[in-house]
Amino acid sequence: MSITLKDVAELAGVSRSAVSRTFTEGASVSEKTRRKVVKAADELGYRPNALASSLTTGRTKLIGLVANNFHNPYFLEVFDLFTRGLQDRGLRPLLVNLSQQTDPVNSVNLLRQYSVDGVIVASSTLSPEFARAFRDAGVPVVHSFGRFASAPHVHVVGIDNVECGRMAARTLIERGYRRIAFLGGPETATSTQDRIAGFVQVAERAPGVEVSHSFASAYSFDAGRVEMTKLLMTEPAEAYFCGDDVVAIGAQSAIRSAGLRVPEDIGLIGLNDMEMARWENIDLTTIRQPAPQIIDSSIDLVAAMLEDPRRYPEARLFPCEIMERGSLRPLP
Amino acid sequence: MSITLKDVAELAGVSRSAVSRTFTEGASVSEKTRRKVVKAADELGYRPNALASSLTTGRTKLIGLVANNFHNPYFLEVFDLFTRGLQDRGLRPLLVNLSQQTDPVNSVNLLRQYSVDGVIVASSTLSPEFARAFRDAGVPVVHSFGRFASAPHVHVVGIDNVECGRMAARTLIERGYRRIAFLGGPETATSTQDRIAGFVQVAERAPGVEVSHSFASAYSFDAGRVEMTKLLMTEPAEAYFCGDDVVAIGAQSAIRSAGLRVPEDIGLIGLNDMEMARWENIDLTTIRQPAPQIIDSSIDLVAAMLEDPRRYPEARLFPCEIMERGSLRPLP
DNA sequence: CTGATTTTTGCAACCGGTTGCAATTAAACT
DNA sequence: AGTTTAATTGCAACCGGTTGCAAAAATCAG
Repeated sequence: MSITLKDVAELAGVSRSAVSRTFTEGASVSEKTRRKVVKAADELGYRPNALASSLTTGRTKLIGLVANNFHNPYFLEVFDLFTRGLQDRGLRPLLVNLSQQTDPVNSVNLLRQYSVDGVIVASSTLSPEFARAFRDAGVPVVHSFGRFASAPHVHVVGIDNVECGRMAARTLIERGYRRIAFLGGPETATSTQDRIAGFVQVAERAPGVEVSHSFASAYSFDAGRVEMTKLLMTEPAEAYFCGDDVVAIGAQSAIRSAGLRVPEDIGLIGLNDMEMARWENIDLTTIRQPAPQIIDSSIDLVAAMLEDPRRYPEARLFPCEIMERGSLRPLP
Repeated sequence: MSITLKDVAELAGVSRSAVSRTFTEGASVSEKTRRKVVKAADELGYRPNALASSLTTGRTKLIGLVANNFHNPYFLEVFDLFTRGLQDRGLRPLLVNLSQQTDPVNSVNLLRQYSVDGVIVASSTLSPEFARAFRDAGVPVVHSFGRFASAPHVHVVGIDNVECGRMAARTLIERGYRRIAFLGGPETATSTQDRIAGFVQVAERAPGVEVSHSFASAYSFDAGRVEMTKLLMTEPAEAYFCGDDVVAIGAQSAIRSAGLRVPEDIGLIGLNDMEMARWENIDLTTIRQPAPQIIDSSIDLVAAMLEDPRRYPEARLFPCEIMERGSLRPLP
């Protein structure tokens, strides 16, 4: 059915090994036979079967890309960067959507069956256990957007969420807000836990500052909107640090529906700096998470593990910065 | 390194064939040996290597998912549906991001090398040639969101874009708009061409209706915003049928920035019915494209082609419906 | 031109499975 | 119990490649 080594070998009048060697980097073939082989291969439209060769070489160049957040537009940007980055390095993303199930075992088995060379877990809402399950199965794994740990069990690439929390608190306080609050993402997400820790830490030390918090049930517009609507029923804070941009946009929508204005009545600051934050009708002040660097670094790391699977687990954190837009009142 | 058939066979005290058979549906194995094998396999944590078996069976259960639109949040919803749908049927999506390159040949070769069982091209902005390249390479292919053709060269699943154009025109005219316009997506996209055709067809036949058109450079917020900003410089139409929802949202933003109101000053109707259209601060009237059905049907079709690759190419179109929200004035 | 070296080549075994076929075993029938 | 028939099993070849090894060819030295 499809063209194989043998076909090319016969047409070129050489052994199958010779053909194999012309298509393997750094194998010993004379210029003469190489030319014969290439000619025959072109003629037949031969493409080496990557999966067959993976059997002997043990490399598939497949990378499992595991994600569970298909309702946050930010992750479309993330997918774009991941897929392009992997492709640029000759790797292929095998996508696993975890939205429904929570059991790591299934996906570990699945990806093992396909002998992926490595796995990237791209989510801040999956527990660290998840990435560990891959490590325990002997699969190189990187947890992108994961939780920092001083002695990590797996490679983690992301941001310092505690520091982001602090940064948000300082930003709000600097602008003269006194009653401030954290409107987090899902309470179980490590990112939420870390962000609130940093936020509260700074807020509590600031004289005259009152801090409170609540959680949206997901990193989503609807969840942010629902939670903010609830908050508006009683005495809302003067400004909110939101779990992420999409939660902030939901909150913004709720505030406007209530006939209030951002930032005049209530200030908002998000986190991520997704494309939509720049949309002129949203114009969200936010903490920029350097996704391109995080993703590049994740891919580099997983690629490095292909060379040295016993590589010591490492946490790579990238600095964030405030993107000043229109959802907070200006510095006094 | 990893557990193989042989290991299990030895531990269970049977032949390798016996082990293989216990793990293949419908093979002849006695209950007794099956139990022995399962026990040994569990003990060792054996997982059959999907790629090795693909070598003899010719089936990888890999499906190439080819897309080029990673800047339209609608496609996150599409990816969610595709990945879940494929997973539910035991198929795995191998994602190809075409954002940068336009040459089909590369991706065809790439996916051929991985012996994907089939390919789904999910894009309305890729030319039909693209899907054809797969067909010509003997790879089962379905073009989702592709252009309808009465004698299609490949399977196409989507909507009748011409009819959507008509539907949009009728909707605007019914509501008393007289100067109406099409603000399309990229002019080269077949979806754009078809939508404008239907739109103009109806508009030109309606007495007293003036129709005009222009194109956004992409299906994106920015492109929609830029184009609408340009339109506002001169005399804008009373209502616009936008290339898709994200273009409409960009247009909406431009209109509001200009100090005008939707729908009081300018009416908008989109297409897709993405989640954001329901967001309360967007509240876009739009033509709903039944993505779940389109995607389900696409997957069914590609799965059916695995059984019968010579299946006659088919075009499956799904009906769209108007989702009445707040961006058009009500029926008189 | 001969012998020593280096490079190229093909053979054959292997990667981890599947499967046709013949042999063996179990079940069904007289 | 003796046949006939059906179900199970293992052997061995194969899927499409890769690779160690020894033989063959090419290159280099003298």
